Amino acid sequence: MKGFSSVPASFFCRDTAEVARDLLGMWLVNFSVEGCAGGIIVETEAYRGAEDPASHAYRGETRRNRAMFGEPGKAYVYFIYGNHFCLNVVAHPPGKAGAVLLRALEPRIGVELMENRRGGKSGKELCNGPGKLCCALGVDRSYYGMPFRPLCERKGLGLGKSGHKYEYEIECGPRIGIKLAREARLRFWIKGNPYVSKLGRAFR
DNA sequence: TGCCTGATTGCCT
DNA sequence: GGCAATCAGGCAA
Repeated sequence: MKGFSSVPASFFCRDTAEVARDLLGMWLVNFSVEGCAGGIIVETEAYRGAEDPASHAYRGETRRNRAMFGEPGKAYVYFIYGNHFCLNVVAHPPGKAGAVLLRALEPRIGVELMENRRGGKSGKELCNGPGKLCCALGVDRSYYGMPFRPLCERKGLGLGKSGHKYEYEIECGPRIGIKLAREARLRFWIKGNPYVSKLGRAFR
């Protein structure tokens, strides 16, 4: 992929909230055997470790959340509500734990493939929610621990910045569905972007 | 071992 | 706006 710059490993070795904010506007593409599908990240949430009671990592390391304690820049995928997967990017300073939940994407590549995976849904309904995003991209448990690679490798999960100028404003607010630590404004989204999840826009 | 809850979605009214 | 689907993790017994 021309015109895209890769992300250095150090990008993910910072405070989780900073990474969550900086991931907005970046491209996420899944290069699978079915084809490539992806778009621009428009909504994220940050989850820290021992200091964040809303985080999976709060109670210490388990088999499920092991990735959150591991090497930054890899995928943390979990299954929830019996039907859905959520895709996270592991990101935290050295010696800590944390991950950024990818909540919504503006579809740009492989739209037809994503529509098929989403059972005929299209447009905003494709990726405006963490479960929908995983479904559209074809991400499941087998992606657990997979590294995010430069887009130019065209393999697995690709992440990078577009050289194309993309103007946007960032807004933040409390995380969705979280009762604990609501005062922490750890959800970030691109202001006015129609692909942000509905719940996302409801709060301010 | 069993019960309860949840970082969700989609269908039904 | 309400609620069922459906299962892994956490916690009590």
